[in-house]
Amino acid sequence: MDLEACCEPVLETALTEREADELARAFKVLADPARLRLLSLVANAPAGEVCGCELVPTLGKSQPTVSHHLSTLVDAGLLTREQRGKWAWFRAVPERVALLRDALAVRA
Amino acid sequence: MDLEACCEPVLETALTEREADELARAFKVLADPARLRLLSLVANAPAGEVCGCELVPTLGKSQPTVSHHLSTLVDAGLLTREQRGKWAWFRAVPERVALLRDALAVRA
DNA sequence: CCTATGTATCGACATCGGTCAATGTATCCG
DNA sequence: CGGATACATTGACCGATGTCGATACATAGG
Repeated sequence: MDLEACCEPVLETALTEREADELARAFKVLADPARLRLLSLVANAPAGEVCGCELVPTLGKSQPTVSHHLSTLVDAGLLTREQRGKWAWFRAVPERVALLRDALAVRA
Repeated sequence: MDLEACCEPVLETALTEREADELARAFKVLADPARLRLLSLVANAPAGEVCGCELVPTLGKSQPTVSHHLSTLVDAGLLTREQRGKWAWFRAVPERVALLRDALAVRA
């Protein structure tokens, strides 16, 4: 996973087809309530990290569903996963969120 | 359409279910390459507005498809549509984009 | 009027994606 | 070892959605 911006800001330059595809894929990850809540829960954890075992009951979805969404977030670079024993610990990657934010920059 | 923020920033407070639903719906609109290109094309038009008749050939999709995506963007408050004669003219609403951008604010 | 043009709507289709039950895998503990 | 726990994977279901052809509507121009 690299942390380079994929595209120029939407409001400052016309997107190429390739840039639009890439950006759309990134926003698709954010376009689900369950994933937004997971990202938000992890990002706001006091300890900076959250055990997956805590997220399943909090989200109120089945364990496979939560696992699936967490994998999607990790694949998108928005979360990191660290396996410690039988627990998986997740941390947010705010720099990654900032990249998407920058794509929505408003012309000065 | 109101221009109030729907939710606290994802990285600064845990989202409620309702906030997550609303934010997800907003990001869904951006999670499509065709819509991202349309938004980008309109936002970067030198005249500040674009005739729909110009967008159909540029996007390379059928006229119903382009019309459908433009309606989605207008409904989401990201574009405005003004009918003048038989042409529809579109303008970007950067404040609306800025709201979504703010939801991705990174903790200071 | 009549035709041409720009746009919206409708109907149908195919694909994508969120969800869960069942199952597999790995780790910890007694 | 054997049971329990945390997590991933698989397979299936189903609703959502992007797409287009056909069609309807409105406007402009002869």
